[in-house]
Amino acid sequence: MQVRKRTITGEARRAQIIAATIETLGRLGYGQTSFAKIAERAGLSSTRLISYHFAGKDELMAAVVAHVHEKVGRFMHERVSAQPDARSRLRAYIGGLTEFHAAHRDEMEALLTIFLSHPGEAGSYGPEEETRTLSHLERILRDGQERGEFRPFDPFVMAATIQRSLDGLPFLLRAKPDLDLEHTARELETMFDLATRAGP
Amino acid sequence: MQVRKRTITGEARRAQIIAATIETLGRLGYGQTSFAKIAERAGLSSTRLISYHFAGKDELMAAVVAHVHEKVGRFMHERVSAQPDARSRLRAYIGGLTEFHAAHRDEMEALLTIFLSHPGEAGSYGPEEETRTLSHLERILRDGQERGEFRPFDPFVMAATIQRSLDGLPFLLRAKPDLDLEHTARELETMFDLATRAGP
Amino acid sequence: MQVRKRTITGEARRAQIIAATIETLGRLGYGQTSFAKIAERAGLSSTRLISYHFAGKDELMAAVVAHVHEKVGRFMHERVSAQPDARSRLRAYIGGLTEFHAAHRDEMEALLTIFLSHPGEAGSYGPEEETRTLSHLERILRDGQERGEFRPFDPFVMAATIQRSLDGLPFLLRAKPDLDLEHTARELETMFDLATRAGP
Amino acid sequence: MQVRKRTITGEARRAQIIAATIETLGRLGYGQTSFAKIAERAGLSSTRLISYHFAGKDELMAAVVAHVHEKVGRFMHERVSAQPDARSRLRAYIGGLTEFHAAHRDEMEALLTIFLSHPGEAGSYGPEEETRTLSHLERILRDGQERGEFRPFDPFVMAATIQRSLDGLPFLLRAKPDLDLEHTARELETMFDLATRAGP
DNA sequence: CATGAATGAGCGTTCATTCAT
DNA sequence: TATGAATGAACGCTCATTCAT
Repeated sequence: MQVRKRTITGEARRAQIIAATIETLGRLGYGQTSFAKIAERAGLSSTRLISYHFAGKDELMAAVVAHVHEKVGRFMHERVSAQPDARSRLRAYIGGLTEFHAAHRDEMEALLTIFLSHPGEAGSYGPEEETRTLSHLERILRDGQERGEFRPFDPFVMAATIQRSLDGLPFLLRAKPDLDLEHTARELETMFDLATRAGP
Repeated sequence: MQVRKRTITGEARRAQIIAATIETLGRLGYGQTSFAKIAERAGLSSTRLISYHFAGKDELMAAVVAHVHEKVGRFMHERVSAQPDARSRLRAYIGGLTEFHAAHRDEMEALLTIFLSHPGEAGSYGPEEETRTLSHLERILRDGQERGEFRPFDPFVMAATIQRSLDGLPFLLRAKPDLDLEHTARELETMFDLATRAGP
Repeated sequence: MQVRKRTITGEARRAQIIAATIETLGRLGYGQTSFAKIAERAGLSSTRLISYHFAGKDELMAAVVAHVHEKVGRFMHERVSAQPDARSRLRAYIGGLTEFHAAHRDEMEALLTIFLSHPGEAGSYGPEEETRTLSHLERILRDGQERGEFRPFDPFVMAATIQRSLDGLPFLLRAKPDLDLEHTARELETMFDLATRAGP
Repeated sequence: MQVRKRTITGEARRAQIIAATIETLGRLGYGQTSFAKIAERAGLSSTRLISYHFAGKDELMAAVVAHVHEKVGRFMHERVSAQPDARSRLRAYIGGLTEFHAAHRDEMEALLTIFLSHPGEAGSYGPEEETRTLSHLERILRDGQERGEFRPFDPFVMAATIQRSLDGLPFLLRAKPDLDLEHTARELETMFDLATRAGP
């Protein structure tokens, strides 16, 4: 039923369902995440309640993406914008996102699994989303090149590589659940500092 | 399917089905790849033929993974083993795998989508596979460190990052279908050479 | 809905809902006419308002039928009762109803689709309604036979045939949307005049 | 699963399902005819068997329409083509179709309810079907006019009226289940003979 | 008078798989 | 070696309706 008035209890329900969806996605993956599984996890009497609050599966997933994006966006902005130069911003970006991954495994797993399960779709969280996310990093890199802090390289390829190394953290955590993420963050910071910085 | 004698026509059928599965995975993604879709693409009259030749969906996917792995493994071995030192081997690994991606998009997309759609599963192509694949790269990196060619870093994190940057190429291709992969390969080679090499 | 006091605003709401229902029925047909679709067309925030004003779908449909019947009944009475003899009354009936169809396509489509979608139901607008409507025409025909204006024929079958030819006008309009209804009325008048009149 | 090979047992199942569908449509109407109801009536273990043999609800309904059309078409052709002149052909058309209605109430009810429940649909059994069916009658009428057997009238309107009077027989049977259809046929024959024949 | 929230039942459809030749 | 037939479970979704303000 088209656009729905925003109400307090309604938003609470939506938030509850989104939370249960994130948990389910993080634990079972997109393919196994059905309305039934979500309802079970959320303790809802039937899947009907999900259909009531979200127009469909797509809208639910879009809501999850929006929710996590907003959260991570706010966190990252705080971290990155405080830095004085591009090299520090890149370091803050890598360190910050790794930290966020450590603190919000389910959210980031959910984001990943949704992202990965929607390949060629036009207006969805596919390539477009990819491009949008990359551009943030790309901006830092281009800025650093202009300021002479970074060596010449293809900012798109570099940004994609850095982003991929961070998006892929859930995989590392699957492979080594006890991985020290702080240590990993330092490794990544050093690695990409070496890969980007202007020669001596 | 119990243990079955390997026969010529049987192997041909299996190969045909595997090929159709790879195509379907590459074009539709794991979630949309059903026996019905595969049978349709392969021109089979019913899905029964798939069930007949493979014990189930999991075995089929495992067969796809094995098929592609064998192909890529053979190709990469040729490229890498010919190199005289670790630095060249790393460069060859990056360049070779990028080249293989360019030449076998469907296969690599299929591998990726299978890999990504099997999160926590115990004995499947999840973490285990991850570990096994990484170890190849890790070996190159550790070897280089021992030989003094590479600086000290965590070989696991570095290997994961490099591998992720290569596995992620299909995503880049979705975002920018006209991407110049040769250029990308050079960028990645340089980037990780700088990130790994021992100081002057 | 129990017995409810008739209030001004309540009646206005009912009228609004009935109008939206008629529009929906006329455009989508009975099968596609749900509370949700009606609410959407009426601009209501939820279907609850419909349930509030009508005991259920059946009462809503009955209200629609009553509404249209009353409208067409008033119109037809004016036309028919003014005629001096049975032959003229029959002609007026045919011409008048055709004219009404032309002027109120949605209403008549709605009536048709409700009527047709309720087969064997006991107390509904099925056979009973059929009988009641027919009897009007039948009365004209029997009267004409008694007055010697019409030849002997089965008034029930004749009435049903005439009524059907008029009820079926929406179908003709679907098949030929540009059909000239005035011309059609003349054709039907002549046709049934020939079919009913007493021999020379 | 696309086009399916025609097999003996498969065709038998299809026929069984079509028969059960006709029964269900005739007794419950289109709106109440679900796969579940059909499966129950046919004694099938699950609705899955219907989905197995028909691509979807639309294909099932189309199969029903085709089945009945073929049956009635064959019957009518026998009756009509044997007649020497247009007047006799019209009489045979009316009498034959009435007789067929009497002998196959469920089939004709099914046809009616499907026809009525698919209003604006493009390639379906809507207006197009309407046009096609009418043209048979129209041909008889036009032929009769050319031969001087019929008076001048609009063949389209006349054909529609006659067809409607016959299609509507199920409604008459609902209203008066004991209606004498032979008598009705004679009435209709006479009625339309008078309405169509050339003046003396 | 109005409405947001909730609900159980049912819809047509697709899934991977098994049965019986 | 191959295949048509059959199957139960689950899918996302819509239905008219009731509950509680």
